[in-house]
Amino acid sequence: MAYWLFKSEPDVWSWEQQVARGAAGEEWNGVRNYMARNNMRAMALGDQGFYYHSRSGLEVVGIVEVCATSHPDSTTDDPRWDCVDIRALRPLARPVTLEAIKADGRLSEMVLVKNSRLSVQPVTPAEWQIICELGGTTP
DNA sequence: GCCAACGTTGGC
DNA sequence: GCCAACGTTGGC
Repeated sequence: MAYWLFKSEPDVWSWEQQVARGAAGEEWNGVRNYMARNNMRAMALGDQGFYYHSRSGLEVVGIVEVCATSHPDSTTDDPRWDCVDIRALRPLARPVTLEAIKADGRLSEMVLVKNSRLSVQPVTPAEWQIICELGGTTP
């Protein structure tokens, strides 16, 4: 199983809204970036991801699971853009802030730190472990 | 709200 | 295929 990180501005689509969709999940649509799309195409059913609030929030707030693999993005007719569906699994006991991530030397290679503009990004098993620890949840 | 960094577009 | 111009993202 692989690990990922999904970024969303809480003003646009928040963790609370994601939780409200329940087990059915929600299409992670609207991505118009090739790298982010390629990451979604590489996802398998059951892959897990962190849910990160960008712009306002700046913290990892929960854990999601891929519940549908890559398919055409329903918000466009452009065949270039695919997306997956994700559903909320559980919140972190303590949100892990960007500040805390930057302060932890073990996380200095995270894509979140190195390329803050990429909205769907891979997370290594080691990074997953550390952030779960910081967030007070079992991986 | 600002602006730096980045990705995308389009003229050449 | 290059690169300037433009639009968007996201931390501050």
